[in-house]
Amino acid sequence: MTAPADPFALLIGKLNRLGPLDAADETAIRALPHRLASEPANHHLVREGARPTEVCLLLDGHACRYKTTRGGGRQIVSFHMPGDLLDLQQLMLPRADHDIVTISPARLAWFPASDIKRLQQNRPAINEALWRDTLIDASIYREWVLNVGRRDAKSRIAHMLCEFAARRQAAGLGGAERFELPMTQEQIADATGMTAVHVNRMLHALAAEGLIARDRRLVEIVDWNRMQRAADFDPAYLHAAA
Amino acid sequence: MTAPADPFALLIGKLNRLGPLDAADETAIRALPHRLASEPANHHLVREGARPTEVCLLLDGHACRYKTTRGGGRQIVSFHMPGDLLDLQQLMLPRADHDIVTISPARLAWFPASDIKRLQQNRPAINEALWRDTLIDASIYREWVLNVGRRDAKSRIAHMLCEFAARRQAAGLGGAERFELPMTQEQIADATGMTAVHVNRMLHALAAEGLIARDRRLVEIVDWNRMQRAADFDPAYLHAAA
DNA sequence: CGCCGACTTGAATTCCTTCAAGTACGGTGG
DNA sequence: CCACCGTACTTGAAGGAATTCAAGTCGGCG
Repeated sequence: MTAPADPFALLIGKLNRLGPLDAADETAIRALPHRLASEPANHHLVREGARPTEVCLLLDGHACRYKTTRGGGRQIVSFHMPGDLLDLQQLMLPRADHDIVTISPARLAWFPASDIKRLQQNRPAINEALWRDTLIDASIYREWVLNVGRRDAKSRIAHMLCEFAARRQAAGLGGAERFELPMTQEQIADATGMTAVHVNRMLHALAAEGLIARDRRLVEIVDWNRMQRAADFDPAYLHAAA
Repeated sequence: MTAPADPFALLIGKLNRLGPLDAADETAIRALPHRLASEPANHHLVREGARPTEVCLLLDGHACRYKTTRGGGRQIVSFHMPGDLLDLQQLMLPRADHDIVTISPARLAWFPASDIKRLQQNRPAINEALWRDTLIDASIYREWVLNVGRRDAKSRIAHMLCEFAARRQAAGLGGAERFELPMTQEQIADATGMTAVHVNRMLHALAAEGLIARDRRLVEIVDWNRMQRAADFDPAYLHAAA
């Protein structure tokens, strides 16, 4: 993953995939003030209860959102990859209801929320693209509720892997057959509502069945058809973007 | 629950709670074409894969969204009550990725998606209120991922009850201490990722601990403080609306 | 009155967790 | 370059929470 030279190109590319922008839209985006930042892994970008005034575009690296129970349980509710807009939600909701943290070293661009909001009001095509992005996020949350609520451990993991592969590919970050996972097995466990021990066993089971091949965090999906079936994965919920 | 006389008053009240509308906004809403409908329980309002061209406002009764696994498992991903806008998402996403069904007899108002979309473009305050509504829905989905992924059976049910009570109250539909559940224990099971049998046992356990009192589907929350603690319920994620 | 869906209860089973050791690897400092 | 250290990963065995299977009971409605 080489670092993209231009945050605007990444953002425009992303939004264009969600809905066509015209030249004036692109000009307006390129005029956005912003600041760049590099952060190590496990660095918090947003804290629950905070009142952030900036919106974050992930340029490089990976991040996740998570919530915690009072008992200390941790649930990751989404993973994010380069090109993802993090917390569009703080445009409209004053307080963050969850944490966002990097899971690998990351480069970021921060935009003032007020400027994005101005674009929403003045540029209908941008408003529409941002709407789509938010609605797709919501669709992914629904699929995660299903995943965690109604699939068994092996399918859950398989589904998570399929989703990661499909989104990666849709975002133009590489192929879906072979990729490096940025997250630990513990983080996979927190995302799928299981324990790290059982994640480990299920990864081995998927490999033993010939669905995937693993070398450290490198994953190869050996047989997409069988894998999709085992995962109960139907990419329709990603709405051909993400 | 007496039926509201005016769908517009319900919609305007709802949006006003999300963000202040001015007189022109209200006039624009009252000019929306629409059709009223009454449906029995277990009537599908939206089918997965469909391309609906209307947006539905629930006037009276209850509904839920659900997704299914290929193996036949069913996961309810949200419950809806009078005043809720169902599937704002089809304004922007062509195909429904889940089903929506009534769980009790319901009265509905259907608005053409194109007219709502026009309001989004021309009336910034309405756009903002709809954004908030959608973002709150997304926040609720995240909480459900946490609920299903990381809480034990008793807490899950307790949390579901607390959320239902809090949303009911926020929507001005009555108190939070005592209410009638519209859903069967089977539906509670489908929402919390458990079996109906175990839902039954956990409801009895909650009653035995003096947290709730039940008479058929009538629920009284006997001790909100203890119940909130047992449920690990913090209403912040509802963002003071819903 | 009788039927059907919703609810209730018990017993056996299973999937996943918990607990407990260990191993492999990448990074750091000597 | 190698010893050391911490984190991530791996594996086994025991325990537990929730499911499954199997019978009921209750209550509303035709």
